[in-house]
Amino acid sequence: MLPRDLLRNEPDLVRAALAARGQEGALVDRFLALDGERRALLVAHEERKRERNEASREIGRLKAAGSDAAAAIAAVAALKSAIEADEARLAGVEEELAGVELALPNLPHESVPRGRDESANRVEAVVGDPPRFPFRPQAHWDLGPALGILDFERGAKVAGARFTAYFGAGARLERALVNFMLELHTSEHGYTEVLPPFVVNRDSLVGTGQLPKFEQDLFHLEGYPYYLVPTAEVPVTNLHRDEILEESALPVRYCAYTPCFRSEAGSHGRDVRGLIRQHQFNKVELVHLATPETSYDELEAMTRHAGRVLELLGLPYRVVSLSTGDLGFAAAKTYDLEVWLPGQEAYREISSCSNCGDFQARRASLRYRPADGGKPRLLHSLNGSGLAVGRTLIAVLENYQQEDGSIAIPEVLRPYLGGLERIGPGR
RNA sequence: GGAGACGUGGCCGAGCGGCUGAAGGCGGCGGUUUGCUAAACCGUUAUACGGGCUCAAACCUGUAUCGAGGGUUCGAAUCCCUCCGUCUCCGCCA
Repeated sequence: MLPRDLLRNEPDLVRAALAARGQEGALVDRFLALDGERRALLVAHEERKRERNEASREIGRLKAAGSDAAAAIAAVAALKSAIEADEARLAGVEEELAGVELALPNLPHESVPRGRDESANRVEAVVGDPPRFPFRPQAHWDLGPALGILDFERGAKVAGARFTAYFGAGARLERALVNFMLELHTSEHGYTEVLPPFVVNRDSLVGTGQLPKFEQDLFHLEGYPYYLVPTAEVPVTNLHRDEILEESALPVRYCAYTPCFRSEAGSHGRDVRGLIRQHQFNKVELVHLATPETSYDELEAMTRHAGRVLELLGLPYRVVSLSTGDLGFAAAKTYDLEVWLPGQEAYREISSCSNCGDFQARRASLRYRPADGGKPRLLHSLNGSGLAVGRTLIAVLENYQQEDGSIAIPEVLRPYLGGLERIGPGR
């Protein structure tokens, strides 16, 4: 959500920010109308309630004194019905207002490159060189099945399209990557590991911004008020929903492994081969909660922490600052990490690190008490992949493939695989 | 799944349907006293949304909030209903 004061006082600024995202400003006008209506109703309504409260106190006094209060009670009847009518109107306006507020996306940070789509994204850094192969490198969807470690057909059989079964060294490699990432972030980067629920309720999804707008992207458990997590960002960021943290406890830095479940509605036909776009994938997520003064430093730190995973794995990548038109709903600024995939001869997203500013904090009521003891202030929340595990496995397979179709295991992963140095045919 | 108990402020804990935003205690903050520390004493101590004043804040004021949502009532922390959560016992279960 955006601050109401900002919408009231600087609507043009918000319209301009929406335009930079490629959106119309109609919601701003709707907000202004509803907000004005709400305040007018509220003033009248609260005045009537004040009168009623006063009258009720008087009735109490009369009764206590043993007098007859019947006349006084009769006099309040009109007030009572007016209050009930007000309440209904006010509830209607507030419901619609909440809908508008929850539908407005975050404002892009001033440092974000302006542009209508990903073509305006800015490459901030390129790390490592794409490997040169003395043979034609294969894609992971050929390498994996040939080695017997990825089975797309059987994944589809037991669940459906966009589900995959891992076998043998493939399953072990995925697990090794999860452990390697968690170990790096907890032991070297100072994160606190969290193992959250893999399902969440509606309040949590509203808190981080997936609801009410993006219901169609989620898997909902029929008959239960639960959704499968689309990312650990949801349960982890909501851990401190409706809380006030002490400033001395900041910044909070959590890392969490979870599977992620996404319906991928609207992406039919895109990335249909291989592991790139699955309904279920594993991810190690990073979440920071910080003061407004430090959140952009935190974003740089988080992005470095995610990049460090790729560096230690020896995978070439680049850092991209998303343009205003490519930014996610809740993000004020986002860096994508894109890993080089030889099978596609392209950089593909493997991490997305965002500072959401106070946008999620306002929805989820994430606050902190300043060290000087002043009023609670909204936190800034950040989240980033550190990293998407399935896509990391793709990158390892494709970048470390040998001419015979086997896979060399990156040095840093070998301790997690019992010293395994290479994945050859035969699982 | 069956039976029962309970959800009050940062914490503990009172609260006959009316003057209870809520006693008391602890903790926190400010102060007095005091070689220092401690103790004692005095005061203070929620949040949200509006209105007034203001450049803004402070401040003044209203409404709401005693798990959540409905209901009864002139009036609900107190009565009724539903839901959520916690605890105990039985059953089942990894």
